Amino acid sequence: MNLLSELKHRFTPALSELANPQDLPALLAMIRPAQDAKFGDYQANCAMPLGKRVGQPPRELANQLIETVTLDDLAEKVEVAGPGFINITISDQILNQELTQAFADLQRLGIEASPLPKKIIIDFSSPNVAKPLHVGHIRSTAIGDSLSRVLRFLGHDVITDNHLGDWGTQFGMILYGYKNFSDAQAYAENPIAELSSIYRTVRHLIDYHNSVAKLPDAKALLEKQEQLFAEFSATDPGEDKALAKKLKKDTKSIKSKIAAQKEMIQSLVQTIETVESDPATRDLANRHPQIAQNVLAETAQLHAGDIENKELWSDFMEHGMQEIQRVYDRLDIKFDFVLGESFYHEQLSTVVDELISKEMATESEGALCVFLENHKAPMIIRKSDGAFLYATTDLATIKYRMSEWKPDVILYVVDFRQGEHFEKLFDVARLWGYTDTEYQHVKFGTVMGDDGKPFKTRAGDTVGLEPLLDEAENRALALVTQLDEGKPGGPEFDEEQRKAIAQMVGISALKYADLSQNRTSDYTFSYDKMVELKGNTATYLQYGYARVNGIFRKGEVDIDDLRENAVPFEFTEDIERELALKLLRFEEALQDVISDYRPNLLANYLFELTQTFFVFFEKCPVLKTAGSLRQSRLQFCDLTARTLQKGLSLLGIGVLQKM
RNA sequence: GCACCCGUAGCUCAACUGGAUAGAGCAUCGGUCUUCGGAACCGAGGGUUAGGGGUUCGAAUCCCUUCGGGUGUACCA
Repeated sequence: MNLLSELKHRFTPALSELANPQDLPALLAMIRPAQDAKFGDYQANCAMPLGKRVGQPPRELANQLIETVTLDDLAEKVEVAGPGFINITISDQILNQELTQAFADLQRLGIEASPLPKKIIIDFSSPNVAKPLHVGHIRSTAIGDSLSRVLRFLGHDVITDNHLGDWGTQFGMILYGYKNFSDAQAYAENPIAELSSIYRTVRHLIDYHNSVAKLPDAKALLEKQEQLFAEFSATDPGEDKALAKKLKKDTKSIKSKIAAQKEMIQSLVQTIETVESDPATRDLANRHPQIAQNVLAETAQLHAGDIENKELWSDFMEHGMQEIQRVYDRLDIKFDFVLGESFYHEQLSTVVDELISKEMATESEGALCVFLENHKAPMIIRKSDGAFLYATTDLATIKYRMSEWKPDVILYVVDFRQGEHFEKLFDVARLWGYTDTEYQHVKFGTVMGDDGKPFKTRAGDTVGLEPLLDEAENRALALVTQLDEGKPGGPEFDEEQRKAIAQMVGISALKYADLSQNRTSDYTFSYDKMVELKGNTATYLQYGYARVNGIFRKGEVDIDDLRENAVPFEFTEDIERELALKLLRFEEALQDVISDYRPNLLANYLFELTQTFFVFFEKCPVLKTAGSLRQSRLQFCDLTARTLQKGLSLLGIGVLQKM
């Protein structure tokens, strides 16, 4: 039994009589966990708005409600407080009953699977095969994976799909680079390193030529802006207040534009200098002036089915996928399907034809567009040169998923900057006739560095994901080693064990740092905080788990025995009751996670659970007590450990017996 | 220009989507300890929730406005 939903259930008849059916969900939502323990365990706040509607003092109405609603068997105290809050304290007997049930349920901890399972597709991670995974991928990957685990645990039919970038311009870049300046021997020896080096080189050359082309215009624009600024500064508004205000605003605006323009010019100059300062690269740049167009041509040839390019592509794909798979293995991430852009390639023209025949798509400025009510710019589904875009692929993907899986929900775990793209995509999908599916852009913010700007290496490149994992593990290893050597009884682990622990601790820390944050905000990345031993970190939670095991080890507790001989839980100290209530709230936390696709709510819950456990641990000796109290406390320990383990596993994080 | 997002303690973040006295963790200062493994626990200081106005029993949350920051904006993904 879920206490919260049971309470809502109890209130439903009484509330239905007082309010319109359409208001019922909102009123029921006002029954929630108490914000403060002194207000009891749960509170119902519906009397206040209802009193107003019915024309009755809220307190009076609240009293009337608690008369009508049957709570005697659940609550030991129901009070009306303040303007009309109904505060409910659950009876110890019910807590005990629920706890006992959770304790007895080894698989699900008393949590029932949803009676109305939905079919949910989660589209996440989606790296580009031609490029190494970078720091941004950790967010989509960790969040998407965690959501899939939670939804599955709650009984939903989840399909995870990794929509790889495996067909775009990036492959044209490698194709061109490979044909024109690859080192055959280097490729034979270490294809992945060579491919990534080729990609970087081509990227640099294209950026270089772009920058050279753009620089004069950029400078001219800056000059214009500075001229404008000078004009504004020289203008005297006199007595005209409106003019003065406008002038002030314009001056400010032009100032910020000048700053931005200067920054842009500086970055152009830097790009140019980077290439020109190295004679070899400079020479390469001079020999490939048309590189951008040529890359597009290679891409087009690949799409057109050119045999050589297709063979090279397959070869590159194999190596690129190996690289990506290695990272997924380290992160313990799996997908049900890996259907990338290339999978949909042959379906694109059909999609476009369909949209034309449905008269949704029209031609404008040579491009084929779908114009939408709420958007100025159309969604372009075919470029004027005839090529398709990722919007086209996304539409084909929706069509495929509909025919193949008929999902109730599709989640896209993607960077918030693509918000507008998804708004358009969902609009088009609905216009297209796919109206019975819920589409969600599960958006997340940017990973920032200490400087408040997107996280980059000192050289200004994006940070690769794999070096990040290495660093996390290395730092964890240093800490594990240091702490192990400082142990009172001497070191406990050999080198091998330390490494295994560091691996778990390091990767967990990285994932948790991300998952514990509200996904919609940008988050500031810090190695130091990530592997911090204390505070709200994966390590702290894992430590809590390890401490429970310490008790079992020290007491030579036979777990099977413990579970078979369950006794009623005893609440001799306040903290025991608090821990009981916290343990029973696991399901509420999971429901919160899926209601808005926010794993941080689970992370918060687990952190609070661990804190509560540590207080219990301080206040309530376990092994030093005897009889039923000892058994009860051991049960608390075991249930806490299992809840932690389950909860962490739903975040994609493992636990350790010793650390 | 237009659209969207954000601004909470020195720092990093919460706040169950309108509920009661805005909470954690770092950092700082002070305490617990011959420990069930101190990677722990307890306590203190620290806030006009960017500013102003409004809506109502009640606002960090909703509306308006000013300021500050970010992102996107017709053929990249």
